[in-house]
Amino acid sequence: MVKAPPDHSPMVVDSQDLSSSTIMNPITSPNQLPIHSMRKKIIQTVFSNDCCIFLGETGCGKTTQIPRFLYEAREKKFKNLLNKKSQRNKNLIACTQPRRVAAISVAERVASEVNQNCGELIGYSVRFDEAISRRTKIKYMTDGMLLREALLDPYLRQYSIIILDEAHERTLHTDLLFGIVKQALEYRKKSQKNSLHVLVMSATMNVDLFSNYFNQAPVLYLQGRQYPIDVFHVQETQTDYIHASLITLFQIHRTTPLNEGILIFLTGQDEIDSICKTIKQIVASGTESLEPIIPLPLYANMTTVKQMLVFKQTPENIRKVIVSTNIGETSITIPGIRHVIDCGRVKTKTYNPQTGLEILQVQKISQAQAWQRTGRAGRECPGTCYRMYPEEEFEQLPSTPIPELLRCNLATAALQILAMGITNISTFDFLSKPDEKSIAAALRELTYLCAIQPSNDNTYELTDDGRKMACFPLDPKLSRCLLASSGLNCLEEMLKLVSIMSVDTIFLTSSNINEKMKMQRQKFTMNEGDHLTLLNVYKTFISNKKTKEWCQINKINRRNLLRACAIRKQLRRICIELQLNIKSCGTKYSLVRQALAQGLFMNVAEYLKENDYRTINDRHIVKIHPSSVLFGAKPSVVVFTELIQTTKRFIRDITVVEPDWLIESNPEYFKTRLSSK
DNA sequence: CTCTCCCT
Repeated sequence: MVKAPPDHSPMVVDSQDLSSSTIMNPITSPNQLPIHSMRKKIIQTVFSNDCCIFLGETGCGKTTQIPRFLYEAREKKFKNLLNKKSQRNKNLIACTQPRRVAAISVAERVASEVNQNCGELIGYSVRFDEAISRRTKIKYMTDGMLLREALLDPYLRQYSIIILDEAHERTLHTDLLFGIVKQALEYRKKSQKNSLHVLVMSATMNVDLFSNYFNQAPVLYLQGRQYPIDVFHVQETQTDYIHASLITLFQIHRTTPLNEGILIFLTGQDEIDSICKTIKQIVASGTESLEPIIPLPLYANMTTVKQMLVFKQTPENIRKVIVSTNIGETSITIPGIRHVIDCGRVKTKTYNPQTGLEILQVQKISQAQAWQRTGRAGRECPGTCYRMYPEEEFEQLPSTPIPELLRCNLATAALQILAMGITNISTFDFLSKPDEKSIAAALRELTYLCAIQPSNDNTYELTDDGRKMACFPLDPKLSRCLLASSGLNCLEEMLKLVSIMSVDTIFLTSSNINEKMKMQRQKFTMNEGDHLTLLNVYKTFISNKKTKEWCQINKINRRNLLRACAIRKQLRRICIELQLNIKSCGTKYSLVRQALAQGLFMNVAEYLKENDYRTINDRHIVKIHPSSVLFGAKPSVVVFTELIQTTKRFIRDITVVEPDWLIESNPEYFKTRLSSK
C-alpha cells in the first residue's frame, strides 16, 4: 500500500535484520533514585572544588535533587560553625535552565517535595514571572535571566553556588554564562569576600571540553533512571526520510497494540502537515482495512488549543500518532508515547559572518539530540526507537550540536560583554571561541549603530546611547529604533512595533488557511509595508479588548500577541527609567517609518529588476518574502527586519522608505552605497 | 508563492 519509490530498495524494519541496542536501567521510586546513594560524594565534590562537572542521564534526578542536597548540607555545616559571613551574604543557590517551563515546573515539584509552596525556600525566576521571597534560597531560573543579572553584577555576588544545567545544549545564554562564572570564580577567590562554587551539569557528552575549560575540574558520573528502550537503525541510508518514516509508522501500527502512542520527529510545518494528511488518506482509503489513526501535528506556530490536543487521551480503539518538530524533543512532554520515529534531521538557523547571511536549512542532528529523541519513548514504560538512518551514520554524527554562539550574529552578545566592563571582546574567555570575523562583524555593527566607539588597540567603550541600548532585552538594531523614535516623538508606536518584532509571527500560517481568510487579513494592510500593518493589527487587537473571538475570526496567534503586550509593558518601564521622551505621533506614521529607517539602516534593499532587490550592505540579490504585504509590489527603496535564506534569499518584514531619510540620518554610510542617489 | 526552536 505504501510503496517504496522505484529508485531505492524498500526499507526493511524487521528486528532480526536490524542492529539493536538497549539503553538505561530499570526504574525505581523517587526516594530510591540512584542519586541518593551518591549524596555524600556529590556534596563533598562540590564543596571541595571551585568547579566540578556532573554527567547524568535524563531522569537521574540531578536537577531536582542536587540543589537540595547542597542546601541541606550547607545548613548543617553553618549551624555548627555559626558562620557570620554567610548570614550577611544572600548565599543563594542558582540552577539555570534553557527553558521557562523547565525552570517553573522543576521549582514547583521540588517545593512540593519539601511540603512547601513555591516561592518560599524554593523559587523560580523567568521573564514576566517569578516566585521569589526573602526566604528563597534555591532559585531555578532561565539562563537568560541569570545573564541579565550579570549585567548588573558581573560577579553574581548574591549566589554562593551556581549550577549550569543542560550544559550540553550549548545555548547562547549558557555559553556566555560559562565565561562570566569563570571570571566571577577568579575574582571572588582573589577578593576573599565569599567563595563561589560552580557546578556544570550535562548529558554524558563532551566531558573533556568542560573539564579542561575549568582547569581540569573533577567529573562525577550519575547513573540514570529510565525504562529500557530498544533502538533500531535502518540498514541503508534513506534518500527520503519522510517516506521511510511513513513506512515505519504503518509497520508499527500493524504489529503493536493500539494504545501505544507513536511520536514522529520531522523538521517543519510543511512536512508535518502533509504527512498528517497522507496518514489520514491512507487509513481512509481502506485498501488494507487498517485500524483508525488520529495524526496530530505539533509545532510552535499553532494555537494553544491545537497544541493541547496532543495531551488528550484518544479513544481506546484509535491509535495516537504525533508528528512533531523538535519542540517535542525537550519543551513538551507527551504522555503515552511508546514508539519514537526519528528522521535524524532538524531545521537549524546558521549565520555566516563572511556574507552576513542567515540560512535556515535541514541538517543532521547530533548524537545528543538523537538520544534526547530516543528517551521520549521511555518516560512511562519500556519503548522502542526507530532511527531512519544506519548505525554507521549515527556513529559519525557530531556528539553535540554546534554551539549557538558559533552560529548567530554576535551583536547582542558583544554589547552585553562590553556592558559588563570587558573592553576587548577577544579576551573574553569563551568556552568555544567564535570566529574573529564574527566578532569583528558584531563590533562593526555596534559602531555603526553608535552603541560603541573604539578607544585603543582592539578595545571599545560604550557610548551614552550604547549604555541605554544594553538595558533593553532586544537586538541592538531594535534598541536603536526605540532611541530614534524617542527623538521623533513616536516612541509609543515604536514600543508596540518593536514588541511585535520580538515575538514569532502573529499570523496563523497553517496550510488550511484559505484565500477567504487571506482576504480577511488584507483589511489590516498598510501600503507602506509590514511594520505599519503589524502596528495596525496590534492596535485593532487592543481596541477589540484582546478577545479570543477576535483572534479566531482574524486568524491571529493570540498567544504571541499577548506576549508582545507583556514585552511592550516591560520595555516601556525601561524607557521610563532611562528618561526617554515617551510620546505618541497619532497617525503621523511617516515618523515611525523614519525611526525604523534609523535603526534598520544596515538592512536596506533597492529594487533591481523582475522582483529582485539588492541589499546595499553586502549587495546580495534578494526577493520579498511571500508573506509580506509588499509581495508583488515594487517599491524602489525598503528597509527590512530580517534577511534569511531558505529556498531563496528572502527579506521579511519590510517598509518603504525615502532615500533622503537614510542619507540625512547617516550621510557617511550612504554616500557610496545608495545607487538611486 | 513561504517561516526549526528557544530566550532576555
